[in-house]
Amino acid sequence: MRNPLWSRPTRGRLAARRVRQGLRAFSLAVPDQAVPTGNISSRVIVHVDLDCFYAQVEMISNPELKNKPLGVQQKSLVITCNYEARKLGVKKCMKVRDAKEKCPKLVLVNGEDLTRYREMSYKVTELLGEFTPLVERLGFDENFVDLTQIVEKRLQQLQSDDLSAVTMSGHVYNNQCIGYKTAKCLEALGIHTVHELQTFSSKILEEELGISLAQHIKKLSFGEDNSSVIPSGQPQSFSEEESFKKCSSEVEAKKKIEELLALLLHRVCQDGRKPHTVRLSIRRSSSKYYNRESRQCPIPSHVIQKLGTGNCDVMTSLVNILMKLFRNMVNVKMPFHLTLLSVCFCNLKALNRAKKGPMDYYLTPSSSTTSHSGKHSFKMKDTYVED
DNA sequence: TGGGGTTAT
DNA sequence: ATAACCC
Repeated sequence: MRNPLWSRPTRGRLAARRVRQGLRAFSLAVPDQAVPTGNISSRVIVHVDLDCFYAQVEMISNPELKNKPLGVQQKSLVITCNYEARKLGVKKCMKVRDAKEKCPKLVLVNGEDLTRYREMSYKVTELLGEFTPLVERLGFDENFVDLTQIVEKRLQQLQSDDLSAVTMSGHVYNNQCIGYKTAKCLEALGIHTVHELQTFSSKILEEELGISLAQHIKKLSFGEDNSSVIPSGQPQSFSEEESFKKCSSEVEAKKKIEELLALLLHRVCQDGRKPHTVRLSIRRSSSKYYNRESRQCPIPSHVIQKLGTGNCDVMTSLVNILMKLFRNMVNVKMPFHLTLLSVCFCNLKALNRAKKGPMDYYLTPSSSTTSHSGKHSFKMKDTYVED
């Protein structure tokens, strides 16, 4: 009972997602690898995954939509929808036609402008940030929150009282109980520890669980390591993109690029930092599946300096740069057919102070993220649970 | 499929 | 600097 770990029931896909992201998650107790250092041997990671986020945002801004089947539309797709619509058979990423057919009463709102979604998304992250700085974003609608220190603190407070009075909510993992669904399947195979899973025959595992799940949990068993929730902080890039049926002339492309750029400049103004790199991405109609090409280059320093000033020359300079990138990718002397254009600002840097002085120490962005580890910076290799 | 975003190479 | 992969 010493080191309980709390979590809501784990859904395998979440751990899987983190593994795919290279974040190296663990969902099983690992008695074999427990590190007997410190007084905590497990971590508490909560995965906050907002359902039909865009639809929720729309219903908040227009409550009349709440009781109607609602879909958020981008081009010819219903990218997400509320529960009402889901009940009536509408699915994510459904063609508008099919959705209308399934659900004639479906109300559609255009969700191609992500501004409000982005703002709400960061509000959610900020809210979670009030509990701990260890909040990691994944897309607009997911956050991973490391509550280990908070839980530990709480347990210490309770220890002096009566620990038996503590109500455990959700699943409790420790060395004695692996309450995990997959773990139960594994138990039947005689696999009780991660080590046993690691050394278990892949072939037999695949036969028993199916190749997909088998390979998946085999990977989990190696855990790779125990990297922590990495605070996302400010975004590292801004981009605006638009897809379309056809763009086949340079003039047309230029016009679209100008539109995207204008939106981007506005956003960069608000952020305060300055991008040092621009990137242009395209998708050609010939590309069968997900396929983009991009060209990027540094932004000239004189352009960077004028970036927040509302100077029109900035726009002109950047368009010229982007068109060079464009011609670098597309042979404009030959016929071409594009279905997407995207402009991205990245390599964001804080503003340079004109003069160096004693205050610069405080004004320079520092990588102070390690301070959160504090006294708990020892490795916590044991268990990783999430939801 | 949209309109984004980060990480790996 | 570009591709690959995430939602």
